[in-house]
Amino acid sequence: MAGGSREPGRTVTSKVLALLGAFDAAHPQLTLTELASRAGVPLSTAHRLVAELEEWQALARDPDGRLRVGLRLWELGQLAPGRLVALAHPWLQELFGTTGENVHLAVRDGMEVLYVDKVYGRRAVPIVSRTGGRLPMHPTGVGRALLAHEPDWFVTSYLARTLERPTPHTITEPGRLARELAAVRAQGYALTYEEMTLGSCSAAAPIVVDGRAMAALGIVLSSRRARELPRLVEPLLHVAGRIGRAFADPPAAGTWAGPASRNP
Amino acid sequence: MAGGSREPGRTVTSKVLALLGAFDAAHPQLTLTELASRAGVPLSTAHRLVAELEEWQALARDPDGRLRVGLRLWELGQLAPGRLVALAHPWLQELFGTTGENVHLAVRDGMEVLYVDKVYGRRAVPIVSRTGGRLPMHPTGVGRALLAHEPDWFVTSYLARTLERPTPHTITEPGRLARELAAVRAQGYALTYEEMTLGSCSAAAPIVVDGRAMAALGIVLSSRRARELPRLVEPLLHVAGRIGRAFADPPAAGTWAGPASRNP
DNA sequence: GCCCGGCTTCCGTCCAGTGGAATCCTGATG
DNA sequence: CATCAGGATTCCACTGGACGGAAGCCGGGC
Repeated sequence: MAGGSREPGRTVTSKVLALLGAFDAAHPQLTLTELASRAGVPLSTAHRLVAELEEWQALARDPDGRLRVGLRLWELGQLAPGRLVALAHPWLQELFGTTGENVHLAVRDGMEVLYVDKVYGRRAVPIVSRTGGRLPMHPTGVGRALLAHEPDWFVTSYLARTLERPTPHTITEPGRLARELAAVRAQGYALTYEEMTLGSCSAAAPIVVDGRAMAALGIVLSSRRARELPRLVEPLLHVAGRIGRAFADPPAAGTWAGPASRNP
Repeated sequence: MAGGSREPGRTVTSKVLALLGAFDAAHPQLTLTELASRAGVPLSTAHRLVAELEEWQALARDPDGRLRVGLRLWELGQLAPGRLVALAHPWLQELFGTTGENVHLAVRDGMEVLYVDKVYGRRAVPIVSRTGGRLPMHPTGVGRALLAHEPDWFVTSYLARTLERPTPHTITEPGRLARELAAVRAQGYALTYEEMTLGSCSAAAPIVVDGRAMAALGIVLSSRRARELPRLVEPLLHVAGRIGRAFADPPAAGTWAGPASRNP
C-alpha cells in the first residue's frame, strides 16, 4: 500500500477485514494489542484503522476499554438473512411451541454446519449451538442430515480427513459413518446420542428443495430424555416438509442458503 | 488517498465503510452501479473494493448478480449482542409462549428505537418491527416507554423537532405527548393504539436497571383485539421486572444496551 | 519511586490506490 | 439482424494517503 509497507501487496481493505476477522466466538472482545497481533497488522496501523472503525460503530468498546463488534455491524448483518430463514422461522417457533425443545436451523458452509436460526426457551438445556456458530458435520444431527444428502465425492472427501471426536460416543470410523449416512438417507432423518456433547442428543431432518438439501432442521434435548426423541421425529419431518414446500413454491428467488462449497 | 483522489482527505477505510453503509432495510440488494452511487464512491474504485469484500464474504451476490450483505458479516454481527439480549431472550420466549403475541425488545439509539430482539410465530400480525430495524420513538410502545424515562433535557429536545406522523392516530402535539409521557412514567407502562401502523396496537414496559431504562419490552397485537391489551400488562410488567433484576444481579459487566446518545 | 505493558503520537518515505476513459458485455428495441 | 443503452470490467500513469518504527505517554502494580 501507500507508504512503506513491510509487506507489499497487502491492501488496506485486507487489513480492515483482517481486523474484523480477528473476532470470533472464542474472542468476542480484544485489547488493541491482541487485535493487532491476531490480525497480523502492525500496532500503529491497527490503531489508526480501529479509530476509524470505532467512529463508524463497526467496532465498539466495552466499559473496560476492550474492543468488540459494534452495533452497526450487527445491524448490517441483520440484512443478510435470506428467504429461507424468513420462511422457516415461524415454523421453528411452531415446533418449539408444540414440543418445548430447543430447535435450530443450519446450513452447510464448507465442511462445517453454520447455525442460522435457533429457538429456545427458559428450560435450560446445555447450549450445543449458537446462532452464528459453527460445528463439524459428523457429530451433529443437522450436520449428519446435510452430509447424507451431499453427493458422493463430497462425502468421500469429508470422510478422508481426520475427524474430530468431541465425545467418546462420536462416530468417526469412515465405514461406520458411511453406513450411518446411508441409514439417514433411507429413513429421511438423523439421530445422534451424545456425539457432540455429553448429556444431549438430537434428531434432525433435511429441508429438501428440488432434490437438494438446502438446510437442516434439528431438535436437541437432554439425553436423560432420549427415549422421547422418536416421538419428536414425526413433527420434525412434518415441519421440515412444510418449510421445503414453502420455499419451493413461490419464485425461486435468492437466498444465501447454500454458500458455495469452499472446495473439498 | 494514495493516487489521484478527486476528494483528498478521504481514506480507503471510509470508502469501504461507505460501501457497506449503502445497504439498508430499504435497499438490501444493489447493483454495483447503484452501490457506488449510493456510497459516493467512483465506479471503478467501488469495483475494486467490492471484489475484495466479496472474496471475504463481507458481500455476496444474489443469483441475479446483485450485491447483498454477505454471510461473514452476518456471522460477525452475531458476536455483538451483549448480556442484555442473552438474558432477556428466554423471557421474551416465555412471554410469547404464554400470550401467543408478538414480543420484542428495543433499545434507544440516538432519537430512534432499535429493535434488538423479537419473538413471533405463525399467526401473522402486521409486521411492525424487524430485528435490526429502527423506528421513531413517539409512535411506538417501546419508544414511548423509553422516552418517558429519559431525562428532561432529552425529552425537550426530542419534542422540539417536527415529529413524524405515520398514521392519523399518532400523537405529535408536544403538550399532549408530554402528558402522555408523564402518565407512562406514573403507571410504569405505555399503550399505543394504531399510532405507528393502522391495525395494530401495543403495550410496552421499560427494563429498569439502577434507575435507568436500558431497554423496553413490547407486545403488539391486531387492533381488532385491542381490548385484550390491558390483560397483557400484568405479565408484561412481570417479565420486564425479571429481566431487569436478572441484569442487575450478577456483575455489572458490559453490554451495548445503551449506545451513547448520539447528541442533543 | 520504578518498572512494565499497552496505548498514542510523530513523521519521512514511497507504492498502493486512484478514477477517467476505453472496452466489453448483455439484453432490449426497432 | 443491427443498433442501442446501461452496467460491468479493464487499463494505466500519476501522486498524496498510508505506512510503521521509534519515541513518548499513561496507569497501575510492586
